[in-house]
Amino acid sequence: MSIASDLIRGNTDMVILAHLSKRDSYGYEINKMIQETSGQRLELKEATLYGAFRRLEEAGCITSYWGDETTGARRRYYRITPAGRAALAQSLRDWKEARDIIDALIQKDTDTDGGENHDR
Amino acid sequence: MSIASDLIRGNTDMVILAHLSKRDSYGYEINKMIQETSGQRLELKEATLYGAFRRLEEAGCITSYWGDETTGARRRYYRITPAGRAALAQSLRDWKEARDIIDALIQKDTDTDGGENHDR
DNA sequence: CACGATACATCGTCTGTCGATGTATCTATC
DNA sequence: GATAGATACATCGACAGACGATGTATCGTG
Repeated sequence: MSIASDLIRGNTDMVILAHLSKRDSYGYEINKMIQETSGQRLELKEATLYGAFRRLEEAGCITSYWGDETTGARRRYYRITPAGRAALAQSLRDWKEARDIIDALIQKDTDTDGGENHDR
Repeated sequence: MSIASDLIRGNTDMVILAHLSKRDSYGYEINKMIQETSGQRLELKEATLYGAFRRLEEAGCITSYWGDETTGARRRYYRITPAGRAALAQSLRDWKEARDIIDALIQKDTDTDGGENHDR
């Protein structure tokens, strides 16, 4: 967990929704996916993850149902709702705006580093 | 203040340090600079700002001194310390890493947004 | 049978942000 | 000379998100 949690804070919900926008999934799998995609540099703690699920479900962004596994531990699957997709779209816009503003704020004052750009 | 504060959370200190790495400054001016650079889209509240100053000073990242204004309201100036510059450099690395990880996490699931819905 | 991995869940604590509130000085307008 | 707005600093309590600790239960392997 080399990444400070506060840098992710506020983006947890977006990351989860982004994953669910592809397919239904469950907590443990989502967490593994995050770890893998981040090259083991980011790991959401379980308390964080399940707290986010509760929030998102209360907000009507996701619904949940129990999987029908006949073997292994039971799984609670989550499915994104239309409201969730709308929230995700808005979150993506907000994130990109915030990201660019922060980049602008640090770039304005930081030229000691060579100042390479990252624009995609 | 269209930008959610939680998206900036954890980056406040970095933004302040980045500004101070250029020259000594004081609270009000830093806040104005942030508003201007962000195109009025981001405004740190005063409670947030002065809380950050207290944190940074306690951590040895900045020192403060009263300006010698003979006119107008008094100003408390802040100066970045060597430790502050080191913290800034680390914060910049952390931010860029976190930024790219988040981008990777949302891109993986949103790039081919054709709208199909996998039902497991 | 012990142990690690899988899988879900909650509680209390910590930390950062903000609304509300307060102080004081300078400038402009009436 | 009264009033208002901008400048400038500061604190308090409330709130929300992240996390460490802890707990449950099942499965595969040695």
